[in-house]
Amino acid sequence: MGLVPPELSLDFRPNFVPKTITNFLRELSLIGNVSDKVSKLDAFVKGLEEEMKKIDAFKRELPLCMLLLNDAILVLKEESTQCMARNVEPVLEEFIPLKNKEEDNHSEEDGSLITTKKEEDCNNDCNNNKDKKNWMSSVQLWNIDDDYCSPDHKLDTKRNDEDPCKSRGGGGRGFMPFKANLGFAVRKEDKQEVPVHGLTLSTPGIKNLKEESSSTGSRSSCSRAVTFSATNARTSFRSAPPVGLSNHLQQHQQQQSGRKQRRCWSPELHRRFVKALQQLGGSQVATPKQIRELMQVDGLTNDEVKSHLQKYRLHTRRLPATTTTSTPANQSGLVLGGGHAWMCQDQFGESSKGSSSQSGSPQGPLQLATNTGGTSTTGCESMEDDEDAKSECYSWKSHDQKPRKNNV
DNA sequence: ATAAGAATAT
DNA sequence: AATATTCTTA
Repeated sequence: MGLVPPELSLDFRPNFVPKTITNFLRELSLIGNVSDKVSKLDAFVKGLEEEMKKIDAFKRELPLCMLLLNDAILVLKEESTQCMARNVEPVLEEFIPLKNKEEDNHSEEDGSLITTKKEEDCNNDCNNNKDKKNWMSSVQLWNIDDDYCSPDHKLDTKRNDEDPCKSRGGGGRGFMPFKANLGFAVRKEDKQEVPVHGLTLSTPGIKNLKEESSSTGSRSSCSRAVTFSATNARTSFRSAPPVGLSNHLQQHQQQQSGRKQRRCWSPELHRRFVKALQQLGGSQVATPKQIRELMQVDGLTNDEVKSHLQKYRLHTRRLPATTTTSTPANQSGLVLGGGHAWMCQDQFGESSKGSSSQSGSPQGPLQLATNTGGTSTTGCESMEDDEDAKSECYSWKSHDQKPRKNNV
């Protein structure tokens, strides 16, 4: 019979396969989409592999078939791989570079390690450490800031604090907001008194700082310290412009010594005190808290005022009895506890609300500085320096005695 | 819980 | 003598 189409002829079988593969490849080349190509290739390969399994049992009888199939599979697989490679490569190019940029030097290592590294992170450092450091530093920044700076800068006592704050301030910027919030939170209402921190105090010297081991602290001193610090803090906060490190230091000292540093009532302070008394209607009616608020002295505590008031009353009480005469004179006379505007007025004159007798002394408030030598309102700082020598605390004695002398 | 006043301690 | 601290009371 006639010719058998080559495709049907057993003899042509071998050719048939290659041809099909060729066609297949041709078709494949027309497909633009790489993933499609690959999937088709894979499908074809799968088919071949299936075929291979089928004839596996006959591999002895059909060695060439096996060979051809195997060959075809390999070739197509190869093709598939290349296809994928072509497709992937560009991506890799983009991806790798990025990676490099981030990771600088260690490209490969990191890549392979990544998975494991995360687990090990805790122990390992490099990157981790860096991060930690950064984080820590930032934390420190605001933390420290808070501790040292925020409480109060100027502080009645010294200005040493500035340096530390400065340096920190720059770095800690980022956290400032937080800090600010804190500050506000703490201050609450924050009356707008304008304290004269400078005035504050003359600090006599600190005696020896015993080591009262606050830790032991079961005793009274401990509770004391706590109380005080609380009060102190309150006070300092109330006054807007800061007091400062000094408070911190004071607290610290306190803790160590167990006893609060003595407040020296400088003449200026006392003057303020008296002034406040007058405004409040006299020593007998004025309360420590009121007085303190009127005085507007940064860092001054209720207890301190209370104590001073107690003394003041003691002294003024006596006088009235002996010095009956003087009393009536004052406008505030009676009020001032026995009318003893006593020395206060004489010495510091500007006693009350000002307008009255003051004419002569324009110095009024400014005197603060004058007393100690110098600086006006800011005084405290300068005072400090001078104070060692100058700091004379207010002398009740003199007042007490003078009146008597006069009387006698 | 706080403040004032009196007593007492340092 | 001058302040600080404690105790009591309101």
